[in-house]
Amino acid sequence: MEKPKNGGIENLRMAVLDMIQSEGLALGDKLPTEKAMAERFQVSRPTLREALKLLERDAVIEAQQGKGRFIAAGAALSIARPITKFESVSDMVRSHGYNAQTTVLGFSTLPADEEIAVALSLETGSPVLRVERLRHAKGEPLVYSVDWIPQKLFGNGVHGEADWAGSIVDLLADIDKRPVASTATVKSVMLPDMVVRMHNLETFGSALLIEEICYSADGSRVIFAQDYHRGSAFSFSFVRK
Amino acid sequence: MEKPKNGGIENLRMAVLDMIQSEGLALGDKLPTEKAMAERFQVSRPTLREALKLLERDAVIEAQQGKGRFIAAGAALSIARPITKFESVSDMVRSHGYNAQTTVLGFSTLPADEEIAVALSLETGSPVLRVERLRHAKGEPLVYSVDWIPQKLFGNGVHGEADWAGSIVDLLADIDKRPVASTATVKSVMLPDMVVRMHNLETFGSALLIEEICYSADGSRVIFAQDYHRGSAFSFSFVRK
DNA sequence: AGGCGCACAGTTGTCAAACAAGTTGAGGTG
DNA sequence: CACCTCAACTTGTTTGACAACTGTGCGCCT
Repeated sequence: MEKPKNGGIENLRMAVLDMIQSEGLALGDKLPTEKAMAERFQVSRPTLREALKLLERDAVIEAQQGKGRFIAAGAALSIARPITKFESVSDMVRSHGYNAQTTVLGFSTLPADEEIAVALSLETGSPVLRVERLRHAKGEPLVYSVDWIPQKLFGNGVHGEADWAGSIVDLLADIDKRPVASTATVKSVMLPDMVVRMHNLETFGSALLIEEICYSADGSRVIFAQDYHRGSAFSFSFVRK
Repeated sequence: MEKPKNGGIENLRMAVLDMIQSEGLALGDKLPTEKAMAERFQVSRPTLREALKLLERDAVIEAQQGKGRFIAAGAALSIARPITKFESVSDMVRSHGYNAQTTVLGFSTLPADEEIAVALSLETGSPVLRVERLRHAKGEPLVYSVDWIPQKLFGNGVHGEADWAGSIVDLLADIDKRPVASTATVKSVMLPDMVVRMHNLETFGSALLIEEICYSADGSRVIFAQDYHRGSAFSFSFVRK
């Protein structure tokens, strides 16, 4: 008998997904009725419906009034990590099956130009940290990334020589500014010529560029990131509805 | 006094978005209480909460028990068309500001190979239609796409020489198989050499490849599509949370 | 016998009222 | 002035009910 344990619609949503998977329900199959599921998960129907509505939006299930709820197209894909789920680049690389290392190519403090200032909602010229890094595995480059972080986040604290080779997400978590969401754009580009020449990345090929502005729980913008994913190494999945 | 008019959580969700926009609420601002909004939109609290939960998932709003609901990071971006919203390539190109024409490069019926059969849930060797097209504007190529469609969808009907230069979505809508959702993967690639040579696409550059399996309302798979978007011409946005 | 219509049970969609849990601020008390 | 208490407010959840829609099976009429 499954139970969501702690409160929260999100756990309930997971519980339903688990049920779908463990019962081996396939596309078109009928789910138990709302009443049955509410009893099974020990919640009320309105609460259950909030969770089901989320699954509906992910195209995992589909409701037909008077008939029931049925497994829809997105069910198979919902197990994989969709691009719409926020996670650090480190986690993303790992989830693609790579055991990657990080090399810090550059680190500096400089005044924000127009683009960066707008993205981070700062005054043009405000000091920002710029971290340029490369993730690679077995000698092959995987992700070239540039991160900008407002310097004021570290205030008077000694950000000095933190381990920029580690996860920036963890660093920000330490000062209570862990990013939890982002607005992102994706496009296909070639790695900039200068970058290729300076860091010997001739083999990189076409890149999937994800530019994102990361927000912490309090709503402040904490990172502007440009991540160039090696085209031949990464693909991302999602549901469209 | 706004009203969702017809039933449906989706309209309610839109109504809340409209309210946010029309009242000019910005990041961090507090929304009216659930009670107030329920009265305003003439729905019950449980119903309203289903809509609010969807906005929460899109990172448009954020709930804090005991305090209220607040505008979150995704609000600004929720107005633009996210990549997660299903739409035809024609609509997508138009929404990027291009007035594009479509050229049919190839059209044939052939047996499904392994990959296509799996994607469309058919027997290997089943007859499928293959449509190869190029969208272009002002002489510049924008999207090179290949679509596979199970031939049995057109049954005994005369699919003969339909206007494949138009929207395939519309064609399928005519036979009650309009695609309404898809599962997609995105990656960055170079256009295949053969395609470049055969259709003079040397200027295409790196491409954003979206592969998607489209589903109709009844859950059947109706299209397997490979759309190569010219990297310099397209970018897509979305919210990660 | 066959076909038609209708009542009925089952399911999702919606609602109203209430309580539980967390937050905030005002007012009283030491 | 500092601290505590409590009431008011807000979101989270539950209960019970009714409305709208779908499919089925039974009885009735032809």
